[in-house]
Amino acid sequence: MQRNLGHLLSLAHERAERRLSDELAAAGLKGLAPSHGDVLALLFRKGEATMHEIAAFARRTKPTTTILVDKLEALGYVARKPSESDARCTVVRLTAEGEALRPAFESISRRFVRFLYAGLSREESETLERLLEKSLSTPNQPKENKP
Amino acid sequence: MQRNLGHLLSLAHERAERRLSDELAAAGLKGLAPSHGDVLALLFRKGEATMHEIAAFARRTKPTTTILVDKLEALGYVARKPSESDARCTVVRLTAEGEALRPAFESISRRFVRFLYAGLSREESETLERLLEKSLSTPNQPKENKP
DNA sequence: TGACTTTTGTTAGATGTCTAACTATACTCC
DNA sequence: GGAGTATAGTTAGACATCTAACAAAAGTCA
Repeated sequence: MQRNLGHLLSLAHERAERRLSDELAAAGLKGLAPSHGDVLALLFRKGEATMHEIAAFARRTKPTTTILVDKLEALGYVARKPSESDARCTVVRLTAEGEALRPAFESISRRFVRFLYAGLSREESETLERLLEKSLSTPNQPKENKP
Repeated sequence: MQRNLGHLLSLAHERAERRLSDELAAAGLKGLAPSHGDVLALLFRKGEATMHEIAAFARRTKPTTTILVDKLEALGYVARKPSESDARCTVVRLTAEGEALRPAFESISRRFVRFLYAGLSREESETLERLLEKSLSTPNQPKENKP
């Protein structure tokens, strides 16, 4: 609708997503989207997690998370099991095949970070992050209808 | 996969998209996505445009553009007609109902810009834009596979 | 203890998006 | 002028995502 900041954010976001998709495909993980990468990233860090935790970490809704995990399970990278302490919860963990992805993932992660910060000095990177955070932390003022 | 810049860009982009969707819904345009807004924005500016021009402006693929215009046409806001100078081209123009959306759109656009820049000083806004542009203009260095 | 509410996860259906493949028209160049 | 190529748009099929509605278990509290 308007160019400039909104436009730049769209472009930057799309550039990052495309890069990550390309990296995943190049690593032989064709068919996995960045959001699947988020799920795996949490499991690499924590070993296992509930659907709820995964949804919060990946910032997706519960139904979307169900479908993301369905796919990873169908591919053999993760497995579901009922929680022992709370029968409502499903615990998702990495399988051996999933664990085997770890080195490829760490490589992708490093290259992605290098890609994102390429062309920016250390100081510029920090400034960019600080301003984005400041913009994000601005309360969404009520959108009164004053046409 | 990694927090920080990639994460911040995702958050900022999602925040902007959600705001725009909310604004469209609040203006009675429930069911229209930001990408439909891009199509209309071009038509408000140029009066009419080919599918190809719309796709380039909205940064969507041709099939996606077909579907976006299908919906706007079904809603009565735009109309297709074959080009007189090139039989391959389809020209899309605003209908009277579409033209009637202009004031609401300009209002949404103004509020959206105010929303995006809220919390940032003039200088901070310019710095943020400059750094995003710099990051975007960095050539995508070849992604060699060095695990 | 038992009714109400909250939390967790799934199913159902819709939508915006993409790639691949197709049709039709226009351009190129021998 | 006709064969080959390029361009414009659509159709078909897949997928990530969302909201709404649901089922099941846990928590709350009188």
